[in-house]
Amino acid sequence: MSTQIEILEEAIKAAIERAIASGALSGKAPEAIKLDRPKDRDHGDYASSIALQLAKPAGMNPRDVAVIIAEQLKGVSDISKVDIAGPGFINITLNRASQAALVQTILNAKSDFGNGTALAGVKINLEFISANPTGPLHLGHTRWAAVGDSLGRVLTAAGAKVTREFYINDRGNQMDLFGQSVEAVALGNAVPENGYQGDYIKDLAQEIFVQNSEIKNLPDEERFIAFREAAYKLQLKDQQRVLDTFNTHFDVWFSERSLHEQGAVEHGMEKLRAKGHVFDVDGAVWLRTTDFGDDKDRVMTKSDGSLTYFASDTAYYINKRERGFDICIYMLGADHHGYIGRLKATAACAGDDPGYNVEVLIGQLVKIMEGGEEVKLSKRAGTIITLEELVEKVGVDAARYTLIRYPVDTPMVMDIDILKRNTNENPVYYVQYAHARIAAVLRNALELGASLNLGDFDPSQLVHDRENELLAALAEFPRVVASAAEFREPHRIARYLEELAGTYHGFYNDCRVLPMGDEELSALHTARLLLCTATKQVVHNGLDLLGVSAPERM
RNA sequence: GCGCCUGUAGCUCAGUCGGAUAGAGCACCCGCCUUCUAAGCGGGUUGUCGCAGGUUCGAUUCCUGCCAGGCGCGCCA
Repeated sequence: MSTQIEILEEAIKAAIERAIASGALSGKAPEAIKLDRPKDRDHGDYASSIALQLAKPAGMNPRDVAVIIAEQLKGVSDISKVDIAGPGFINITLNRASQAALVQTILNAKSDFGNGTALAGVKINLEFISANPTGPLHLGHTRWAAVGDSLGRVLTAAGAKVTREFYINDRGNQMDLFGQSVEAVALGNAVPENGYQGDYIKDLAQEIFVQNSEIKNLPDEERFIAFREAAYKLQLKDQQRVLDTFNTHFDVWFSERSLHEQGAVEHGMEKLRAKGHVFDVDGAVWLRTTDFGDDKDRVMTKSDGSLTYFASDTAYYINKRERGFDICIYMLGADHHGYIGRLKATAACAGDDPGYNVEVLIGQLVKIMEGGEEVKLSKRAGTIITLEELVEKVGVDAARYTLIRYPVDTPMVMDIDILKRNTNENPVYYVQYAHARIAAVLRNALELGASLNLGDFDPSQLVHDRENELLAALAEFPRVVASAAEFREPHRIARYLEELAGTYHGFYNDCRVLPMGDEELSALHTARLLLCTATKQVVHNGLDLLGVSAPERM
């Protein structure tokens, strides 16, 4: 499905090619033309600065280039007017009726409107959150829970085959410490130094007793392992439950242990050794990641024979690639940015293209404000805010929307008090309100016996400036989804929805949709109703990409 | 010391494949519900786009240096 914008872009490209062929213009036609939406509506529906870019290589005045291109665009059916402005901008005004045909496109495509094919056939592994199963998910995980899940939806909309994966760090000292802590609390002993504190440890201990009252009679070593494993199971289940309520779902919960149990670590090391990047020093096994830009080489097997976390990482990466993923996306916290170099280098050591096969997205930290003060988070002091608490305070929609609304590479502040308000300070309501408002209009229309049949749609009815604006905004949606996918930035969807909602509210205020009083239902009413229906569909599709609900009533 | 991220209106932040007068919300002022959801709309006020150079017809956007803030640099996990 070509959108109207793509058709226009093609038309301009063809116009340039014709001008070159006829000798009016010299130089080369660019690969692709990008149209902009001018801020000022007097500058038409779309604008291009292509003439300014072509002027120099052609050795011509940009305005003259613009005139030549504009001349070539005259025959294009969808265009009603071409103006040249300023230093050589080409401003295009569309034929309104053909623009209004977009309503039909949207209503036929329904939930598919906005989907593209840019990533068709690409298999993407999207790893996010990836926590120890040693405690509840907290604020540090929430940003990725929302953004990662949304990115998964956006990439899918761009045609990718996405697998969302949660890497369970269920191996190593932290697990043992966790097991010891639960065991100690259960038996009334002191928690080990640096052990896990908090009420949830007590709750786990109690739960374990309920499940297995005989556990305390086991021999020491067996008992510790029994506690550790039981607590692991319960805690993981709790994380899964909370993520479920947060509308974040994973396709694969991947256990770090399973890599070791299945020999994947040895397999990965052999593979890297075969590629010639593994070496041994002082009884330790190293990967020469400095061959590919890392700042130091990394140890995989320590001199005491035990394996590092990095060994798991390399094995996990190789495992992903062997499962057929083209692109492995890692979504990490700012405190892990040092991993970028070694992950990329690992891919290069494995013979992959680190520029394509591995992507690392770094999310900056989230601060939280409540009562006008920053809430200090400290695990030690037990003042962590869990994902579950956040949702209890502000609800899933507000939490998700706010977290997704900002690019992840800026640190963000969540103000709990604002998120509880139903005002414009809280944009999720602004967008949802537009959806609910349209739903109300459509309910009323049905009561009036209006037909919402596409066959009755007359695009030539929609000539009001507000209608024109709304149509232009709707036409943007596929481009927004495509760019959100391309740049891995779901926040673009949220920002777009805020604009679209604003445009709709403006339309609503100036354009009466339903007949007043005894008025007959006219072709204009019907056209506007269908425009509303199309807008509702796009708002709905956008909110779906964020994992935020689109309410029928508010 | 080295590396990653950030610095845009009083506040919270968008924006930039280099382009026309730099945007939104909040805050402040003024209007709009005897007919579709006023959680809305319209209007007004608000800027050395951190600083200094460079590339360019054109830089808030790209490059270099500096300043300020956040985060990180293990044979830890």
